[in-house]
Parts: sequence; C-alpha cells; structure tokens
Amino acid sequence: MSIDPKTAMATADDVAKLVGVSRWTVNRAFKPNASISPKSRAKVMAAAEELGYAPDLLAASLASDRSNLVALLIDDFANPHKLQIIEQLTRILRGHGWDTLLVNTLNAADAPSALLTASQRRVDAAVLIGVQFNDQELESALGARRVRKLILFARQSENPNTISICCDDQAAMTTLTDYVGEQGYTRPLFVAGPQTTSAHLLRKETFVSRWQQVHAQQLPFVAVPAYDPQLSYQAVADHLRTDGERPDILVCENDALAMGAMDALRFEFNLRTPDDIAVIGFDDVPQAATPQYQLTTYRQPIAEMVNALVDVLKGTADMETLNQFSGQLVVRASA
Amino acid sequence: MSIDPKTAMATADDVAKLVGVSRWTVNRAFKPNASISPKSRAKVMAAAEELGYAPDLLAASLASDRSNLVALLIDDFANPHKLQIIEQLTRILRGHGWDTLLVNTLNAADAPSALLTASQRRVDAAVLIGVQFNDQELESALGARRVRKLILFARQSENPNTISICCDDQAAMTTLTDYVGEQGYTRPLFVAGPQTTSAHLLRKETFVSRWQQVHAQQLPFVAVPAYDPQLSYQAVADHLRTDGERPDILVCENDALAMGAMDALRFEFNLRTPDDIAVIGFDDVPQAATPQYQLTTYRQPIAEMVNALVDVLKGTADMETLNQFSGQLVVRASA
DNA sequence: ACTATCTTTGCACACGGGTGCAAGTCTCAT
DNA sequence: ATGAGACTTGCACCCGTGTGCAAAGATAGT
Repeated sequence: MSIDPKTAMATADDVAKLVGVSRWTVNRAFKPNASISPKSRAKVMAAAEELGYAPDLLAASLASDRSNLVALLIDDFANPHKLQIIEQLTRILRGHGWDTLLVNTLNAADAPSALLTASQRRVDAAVLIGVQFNDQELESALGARRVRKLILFARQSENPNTISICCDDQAAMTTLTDYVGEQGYTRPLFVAGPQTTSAHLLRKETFVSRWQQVHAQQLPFVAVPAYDPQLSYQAVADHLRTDGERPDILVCENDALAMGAMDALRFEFNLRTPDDIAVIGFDDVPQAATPQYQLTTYRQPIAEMVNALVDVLKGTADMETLNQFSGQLVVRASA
Repeated sequence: MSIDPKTAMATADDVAKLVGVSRWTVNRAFKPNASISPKSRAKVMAAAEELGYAPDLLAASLASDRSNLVALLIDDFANPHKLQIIEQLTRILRGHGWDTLLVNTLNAADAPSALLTASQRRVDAAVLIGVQFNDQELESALGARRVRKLILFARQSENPNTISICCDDQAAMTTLTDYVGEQGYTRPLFVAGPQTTSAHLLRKETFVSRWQQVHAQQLPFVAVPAYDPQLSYQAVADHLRTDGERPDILVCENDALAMGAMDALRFEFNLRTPDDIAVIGFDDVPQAATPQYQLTTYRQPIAEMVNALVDVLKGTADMETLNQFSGQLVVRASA
C-alpha cells in the first residue's frame, strides 16, 4: 500500500516540495478557475495522486469563511416524505458542491442547541425542514443569530430573519378545497398535524376558511400530535367512534396522516375508500401511489425548491418567488 | 439586537479581552474537564454570552485532528429501513457529541468520490450503510485509504481495512429458515435484492443452503435490482406469471421487498396472505406492523449497533463481537 | 532586440483554537 | 510565617489553506 493511513496525510506543502513549486501553485491546481498553466497543473496533479493528497476542506473553510456545508435540521422521521426531501436535497446540493450536515433535532426545545452546533461548524446555511420551531426563538436563540442563513424549507414564515422556500400553501389548499367541493363531498373532516403556534402550515386554516366561505359551514377537525401514521390512525379512530355524524371525506394535512387515517377506516371500521369515506392527502409520498392507497394528493415540486435553495446559497435567488412555488393535484382513486 | 450577524463572529480572543484573561482560559471554560477555576469559568461564560461567542469547531478540528464528524454514506433511499437507521444514528451520535455528514452516493461508482469528500472534511469515520460498494475499491480508492475508519453498518465484510457492525446474518437467517420449515411451508421462493459481487448480505446463500441441507431441495429465487418495493412488486409479479409451480411462501431479503411482494400478490393475483401465499421479511420497518401487512420479520438491534459504533469511535469497542449482534424474529400474521 | 501586455508564480499575513509545559497562585498543615 | 502540594493560568508553536498583491516569466508586436 503506497499510503499508510497511520502516517500524517500529505499536505499541499508535501506536494509542492515533490513538484518543486510553491504551495500556492499546488492549491491553485485544485481550483477550477485559478490562474495556473496547464503544464504546472498536470505535474501537480500527478504528484498529488502519488502522495494521495487532497485539499483539506476544514482548513479551507477556516481560511476562506465559506464551508460549503449546509445543516439540515429534521425532527420528524416518522413521515416518509422526509426521506424524499432528504434524498433530493443531499443529491442536488452535492451536485453543486455542498455537503450536508444532518441534525436530528429531538423537539422544539432542542432546535436552538442544534442550530448552535451548526453555527459552530460554520455552515453556510441551516435548513429547517418540518421542524417545530418557535418563531420567537428564531429571533432570540444564539444559534439562530450565529447562522449565516436560516432557511425554512417547505414551510412558511413571517420572520424577516428567515428565508422561506415553499409552495404557496394557500393556493394549493384552495385548489384542493375546490376539488373536494366539485367532487360533491359535503361533510369533510380535516385531519391536522401538530397545532404549533408558529411556523406552521396554513393548510387547515386555508381549507376551513375557504370551505366556510363557499359552503357557509363550520368544519370539525382532528389534531394529531405528530406527522406519524400510527398516531393518525389512533386519532381518527377515536374521533370517528365518538363523534356522531360521519364525514364523507377526510382531508389530511399530509400523506403520513392520510395513510394512517385510511388504515383506520379500513381496519377499525371496515369502511372502504372512497366509497364509504374518501381520503385526500398532501405530499405525494411513494407509498401514496401503491395500490392499497391510491391516494389523491398534492405534489410539491421538491427538486425545483431545492434548486431555489442552491440559488439562495449562491446568492442569485429571486427572493420574491421563493415562497410561491406551485405543485399539482394528483388525482387517484381515494377521492 | 446585540449581535450583528453581518459583523465578524466573536472569537476567544475577544472574550478574553473583555474578561481580562488569556485566550486559553476562555477555551478552557468550554471544555468539560479542563483545569479552570469555577470563578473564571463563570466570568468567561458571562462574557461569552454577551458577545455571542461559541468555540469554532472547524478551527478546533484543524488543530486537534479530531473533527467529531462522522460521514454517513447512503445510496438506497427507497428502503424505509434507511430512515430508521438514519434517525437512530444521528440521534445517538449527537448524544455523544458527534455530528453526521450525510452523503447521498448515487451508485457504486460514486462511492469512492463520496469517500474522498468525507476524508477531506477529516471525518473521524465513514459509515457505509447499504451502499453497494465494491470490495476492491475499498482497497484501492483514494478516499477509502484517506478515511480514518471505514465502517460497514448492517453488512458483513471480509475486508480487513474495514470494520463491520452487523447482525450475525447466518444465525438470523438460520432462525428464519427453521421457522419457515416448522410452520410447514414446503415451496419457498426467495426474493433477493441486488446481486452484487461483494459486501452483500449472506441472507440468500444462508437460506438456500440451510433449506437444501434440511429438505434436500433446490430453491428458486427472484433477484430485484434494488431494495425498492415497486421493483419488488414488478419482479415478483413477473416471476409468478411465468413460472408454473406456485410457491407457498415468499422469503424476502428485507421488508422493502416483502411489502412490494405482498402488494403484488394482493393486487396482481388477488391472493391472500398468508392463506394463499405467506410472506416473510427482514428489518421490521414501521410499515411492517401496520394492519395491511402484519409482516412477520426479523428485527435487528439497531440502537445496540449504533452504540457499538460509538464505542468504535471512542476506541473502546470489543472488535470481536462487532459482527455478531443478534436480533429477534417478530412473528405477525403474514407467515 | 526591446518594450508593452498578459499570464503565471511566490509570499506575508490571516483564519481560530489545541497541546504540553512552565510559571504563577492558592491552600493548609507545620 | 513557611514550604509542600494542588490548582490555575499563560505562552510558543502548530494545524493546512485562502487572499491580494508584487515579482517573475512568457508572448507578441514593431
């Protein structure tokens, strides 16, 4: 083996010595647009390969004040949609030269500490996704202030210190509400997620107010404490057992809730979807397309949104359109 | 706002100046077991809070040769089991002071490049999980040699440069094989994942050879190109359509394949589980417990395995037992 | 051959903190 | 009061690379 991993890694100085140039020439060889002659670069690269040299990104970050690191804060692992987002985010960011620090935030109280850690790693940005984060803490928490860019992904925010990249939830839910009405449903039950005080989705509010506006009818809802199919199963089952009048459609804040709800209908009450009770979700997770769910849902343009994130990181984003992405209704059998 | 994020971050020197001590005293205040008087520490912490100071982990990594960073390489996002592993790994590692760099490796050819990036960030270890990684590349790839510790998680390896933390797959599959026999099944079909040449699971081999040993019977199998329920659905459907004799149980390399297979049985052939064909999986993903699957499966002790990873990182691990974890058979309705 | 111009290379200084040791300070028994 | 021993603090040097500028080298036109 030519390189002994026990010995110290080769540095640019080592390569420089071997080639007979200065250290700076070596580092330039590794920069795409650096001013260096093709000949020097070739010699450097050859020597680098021989020594197993690769530039130290830590030292580079320290010196340059850019880490090419993005922190991703997630607290919601029961929701399969997160896996999709993680996949696309890590893949696309990596394609543009950013690495991803994945931080599992245990709960809202833990988020400030997670942000602090991220800031100590000098991340170029921290992306909060599905995190239950208190808007006030976004102001006061030390970590929040230390992070260069604070980005809420797939979630709205009124906090001016924050950049929000998301769908126009109101427009999306309006589309969905109208669809529900057009299909002739008259007794919707909204299945909502955690009722946080801030940084939350406007889906329930939009659906309820839009429905009320068109149908002049108050709507009941169920609140599930987390975006977890099992909790949704429980909550929906409990609700249907206690409440007298049966809804004809469950409008769910996302697919995780929708799938749990649908399971409850089927296995607790032996009800069929959509014949007995229809179900509609949000996110279009992979499981939504499987034959047992065939879930009608709304798909967010995640890849586009991640590309917008890249623009934000590069500083070339159009800040006006960042929270106005529009997705599409995916009609399947469930509603 | 007391801290302007646009201005430079406070450094230990700034805090030192404010308190009237040396920089080293400031840094000591942030180390749990450093030699510093409680009084100094209190003064330092107060000043630090005032200035919004927190130690720079990049600079610390550079100077100390420990990054407290672990790279996690994953290429298999269609498998919901990955989400469980990611969740536990990030949570437990964070509890012990390690951060996680999540790298989405596109395919086997991409893994060396991902490892190289990780090594450039000076990760303390790179954890390969479910990655289709060529064993030869584990020898030759630059990134593989530059990484301090190379760990295969939930996967065996014969490569001596590699540390493998996993179940005793043979023992697990033997348990499972015997269970299948005891339940009276006589025509198993094995549903296998990608047939890579190395670093793969020994589940198929173990099941087939064990079955053959006991029942003196050759076994058919299906190979699915990825651990993706949809691909499993297709492969199983195709197989059952073409092959004449119908198996009485599908033994699947993991739950992702098992769920896809079960869907195929139900929706392509209108067969019921386990009455018409039983199904058995591996991993015990959350979905396996839902009423529509009720999947009999084998649960690996992920938390224990992650704790072993922590021991490896700390250098206190018992290397002998690292690939001999044992999980448990979870019997549900599907087989 | 000589100068104007462009390209390539080298360098001082900076980034923020860790390590091990030596000097300084304090405590307490004598 | 004094000295041994324990606890605190300060310091020189190092980790590996980026930045902007100045010097050196190459190129082309006359």
